[in-house]
Amino acid sequence: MPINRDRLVGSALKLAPRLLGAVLTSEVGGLPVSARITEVEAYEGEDDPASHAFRGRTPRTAVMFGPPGHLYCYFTYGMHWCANIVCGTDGTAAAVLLRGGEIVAGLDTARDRRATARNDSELGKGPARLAAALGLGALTNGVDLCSPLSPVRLEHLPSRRPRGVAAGPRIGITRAVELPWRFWFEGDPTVSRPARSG
DNA sequence: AGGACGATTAACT
DNA sequence: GTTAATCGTCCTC
Repeated sequence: MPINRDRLVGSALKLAPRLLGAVLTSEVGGLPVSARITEVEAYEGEDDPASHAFRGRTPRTAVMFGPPGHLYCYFTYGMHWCANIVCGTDGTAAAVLLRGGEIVAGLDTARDRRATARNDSELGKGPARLAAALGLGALTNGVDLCSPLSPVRLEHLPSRRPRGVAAGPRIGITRAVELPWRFWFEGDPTVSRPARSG
């Protein structure tokens, strides 16, 4: 059973660390794959200069402005897809980028989709890698994560903020670069990068 | 209509 | 550590 939608409503900054340890299950293409989320980033919307929603609603960002509990998938660098969980109330843009995950079911399918991975820790290590392992992309943009009928569902959201969580600046952005809005399980091999040294 | 740039990754030296 | 790959989106003429 997917989790209740009410548990995904609020600011991305508050939700992001609580998503660590949650399990996302995909059945795209009839092939089930599940990932335990190990790394995330918060994007707050129109007040966050680093957010896709900063310049307002566009066709691309429409899902971010829609109801919470849905998947926002976007295409970047001409070749990669990444996935977010929308958490703002309808009309408010806020979302949590999924940056890392441990594949806990459907390993054979994930290995097929991520043929360049040298070990299982790399299957979902990084936002585009995780999306690829789960089969997320154009066809899953906007899907409801809280419906039992959905091809992608969020399960097992921990009821309390987990232990062993580190925080630091978000990766790959050029604005609001210092805000410590990335959260990850310290020492987990499926996290894309360790904390910035220095 | 044109162009710069990206919430990245893999393959190099 | 550096750089090519590759194209949709959005800003600026």
